[in-house]
Amino acid sequence: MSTQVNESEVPTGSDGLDTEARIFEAALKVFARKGKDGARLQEIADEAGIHRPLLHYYFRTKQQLYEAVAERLFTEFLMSFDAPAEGGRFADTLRAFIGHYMDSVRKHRHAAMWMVAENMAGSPILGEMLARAFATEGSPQRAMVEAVERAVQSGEIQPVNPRQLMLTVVSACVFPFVTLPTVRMMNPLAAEDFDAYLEERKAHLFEVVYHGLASREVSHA
Amino acid sequence: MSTQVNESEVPTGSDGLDTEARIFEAALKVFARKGKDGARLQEIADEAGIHRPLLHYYFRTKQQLYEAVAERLFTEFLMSFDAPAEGGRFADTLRAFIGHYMDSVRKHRHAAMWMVAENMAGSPILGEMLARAFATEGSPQRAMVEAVERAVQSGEIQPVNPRQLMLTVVSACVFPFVTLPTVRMMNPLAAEDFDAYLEERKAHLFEVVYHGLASREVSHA
DNA sequence: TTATTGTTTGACTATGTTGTCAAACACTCT
DNA sequence: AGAGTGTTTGACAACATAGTCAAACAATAA
Repeated sequence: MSTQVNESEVPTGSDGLDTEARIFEAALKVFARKGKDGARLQEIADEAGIHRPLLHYYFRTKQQLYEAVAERLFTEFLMSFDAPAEGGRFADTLRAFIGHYMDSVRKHRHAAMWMVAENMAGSPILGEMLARAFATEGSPQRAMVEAVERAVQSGEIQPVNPRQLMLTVVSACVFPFVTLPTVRMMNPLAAEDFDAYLEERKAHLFEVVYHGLASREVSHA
Repeated sequence: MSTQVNESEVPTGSDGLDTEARIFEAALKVFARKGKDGARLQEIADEAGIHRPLLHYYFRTKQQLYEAVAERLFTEFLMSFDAPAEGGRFADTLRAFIGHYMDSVRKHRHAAMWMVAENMAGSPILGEMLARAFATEGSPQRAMVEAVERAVQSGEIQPVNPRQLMLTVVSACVFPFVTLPTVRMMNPLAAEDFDAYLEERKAHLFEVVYHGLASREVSHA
């Protein structure tokens, strides 16, 4: 599909990607933002900086483009749960998970947005993908759920429903990216220095979830 | 617009609402699910169980219907923060807020979905509405933020960034509704008995946020 | 009953969106 | 240069969606 090669390797567009990749990246963004039905091929073409018929040249139909995009977004969604499984204290595992997961959602925020859009639209394709992933690899949150269960066993943490805990942490990590404009409006730091804001958020989330709000003595191990 | 009255009061449709209200309710759902661009007037008409031209008869254009719907959804979004401000311990205030807010999001889940869709689509109307609401009434989370500050002052809870805390709680309450199909798939209880699941979730969220995971002695006041 | 008012319906038009195509273009190889 | 290959472009066709309209309908009041 692309044998053409010039001196500088790839027929690089304005942002260092070949046409097909630029279309794909643009489609990622637009489908995530607007959902399948809300996305317009013209909008994707504009985002990619190409003429609309090129979309058809590379991906034939909107449906096929969408399927290709959805496949990758779902993979990114699954991969974001692959936290580095620490063996030591659960405190470290949790801190690492929050840090890693939030970075992952930031990097692949379109995957998060797409998941949300699919859920809201109630499309069946998501259910199938989830079922398939479940069948082959089990719950993507398996590793963390098991870590929670071990930590309860060892007595490091209070008994807690691992699924509820995971949902709480995932929600707290993902939701701010999904509602970024509102967050930026509500919190000045998020608008001025987003990196700093994210680090603050990671620290906050760990503190609240692990230690809770209630006043404690010097129980910091 | 509707002076017509028969013996049984309202020309009630299949679900006890007059035509205009049924269109409005249907539009609420479809716009929330699919976003403004993703929504089709035919889909709204089907959801309302009426013929499409009636949409135009009552609301003239898609734009006008959308604006009417958006206004109400935004109001519902704002109102959901009006928690009963307890005067006593912050523990009670927090528990009440979580309970009240989660019920509110459940009842007005389309408002939550619409907020998310608007944020993701990056539409400017939301920014204007937020700015307007800010200017007239201040941040909708003001009451809770102040309660957090008082609790920190009184020493009941650890120092914490109130805005981060609010975002964490709101995320943990809203996100499950926005990703309901996935939640139902991941947690059997959510699929079987949603009421029970919600109560479990309220209790979990309060426990984790207030007391945290780390093992504690018998510090339950 | 008939006139009046508001509502509903089906047919229609205008516009937007997707998908197709052949011609133009760029690049490589001989 | 000219043939061959893959890419890009503009014009077009087919279909979907929004919006209009006049006629049919239902209810009420005179």
